[in-house]
Amino acid sequence: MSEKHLISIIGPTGVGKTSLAIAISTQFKAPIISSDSRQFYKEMSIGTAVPTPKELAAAPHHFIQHKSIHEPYTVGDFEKEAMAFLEHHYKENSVAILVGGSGLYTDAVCQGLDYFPKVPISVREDLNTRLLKQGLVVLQEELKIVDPISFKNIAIDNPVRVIRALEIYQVSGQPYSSFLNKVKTPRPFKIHTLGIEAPREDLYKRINLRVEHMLAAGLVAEAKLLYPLRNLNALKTVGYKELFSYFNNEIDLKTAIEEIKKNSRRFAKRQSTWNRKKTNVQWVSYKSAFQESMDYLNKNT
RNA sequence: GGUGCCUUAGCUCAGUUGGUAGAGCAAUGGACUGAAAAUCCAUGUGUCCCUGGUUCGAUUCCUGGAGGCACCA
Repeated sequence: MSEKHLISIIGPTGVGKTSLAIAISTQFKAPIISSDSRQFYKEMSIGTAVPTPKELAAAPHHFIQHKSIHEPYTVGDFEKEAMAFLEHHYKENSVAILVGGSGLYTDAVCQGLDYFPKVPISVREDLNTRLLKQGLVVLQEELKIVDPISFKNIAIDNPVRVIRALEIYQVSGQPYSSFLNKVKTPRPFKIHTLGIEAPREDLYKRINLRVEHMLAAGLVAEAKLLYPLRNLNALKTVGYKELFSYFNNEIDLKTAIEEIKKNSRRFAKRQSTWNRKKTNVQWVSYKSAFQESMDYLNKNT
């Protein structure tokens, strides 16, 4: 069998990754793997901008709404499942497409993650309780003793990172830092990354418009149904958390909608920051994304 | 028409007893190895409404003007 190819499409939310992926999928008869950390969940669809039924019918999609928000699901799980899928797919085929807005998840497939032991939920819960009761400084001091390398290297003001490093030490007895940067087995496929970018002003207009579409499609009703589950991690999501505040009478609906737009813009900005540092990306303008990417692919595959 | 108050960062406003100014929000830049649509870090030069005057020096005090708000006619 010939060389294997993975076409990875990156770009901020609302820039048009889905339609480009479908166009390429049609051309190469290749399946689409979603690397979007919120589109995995079957209980959420409007607020996560899952592809429409028409789009789903136009190309084979995978890892979309295949999990429940009740199941814990991590990047590591995703990496394993996606790699298993690709291994099977490449037995008979040579092209697959990876598309999604979650940079960490995309990188997990393209580069791979280091091995870390499983952490029972209770360990993290205990650390979160200690964070509330004792404060971040106590946890930082503890990390300084058990894992001075991480203490020096991680974002020490970020409680999520401090807790992550501590929980790994607690379950393994080894410092978090000792698991990092191991040699990874090379991916058995060639990766072509297509990056879509749009001028900030255009992107923000599209994002604002998309939020209006979501509202018209029934976002408030969807959020209302999920409100009782609001403490689940999967529901700490733009488009839902703001409406939960509205349901709690903390803000009015108009404010909630403005917050959704604002947080979507910020999210897009963070995605761009993540993508910008990448090398070996074929950057295409969102206006001509399709044509340019086809030219590029015809030359390179 | 009269009287009073207001006009300073994209927005809401503070402040300078006269020495060209700072908060919140917004915005921007960055980080990111199983919470990632999460989480965290950094970044504040703007005709201080316009005009003339007083002054070594005016965004600040005074004159005139423009715009806004409130009340009285």
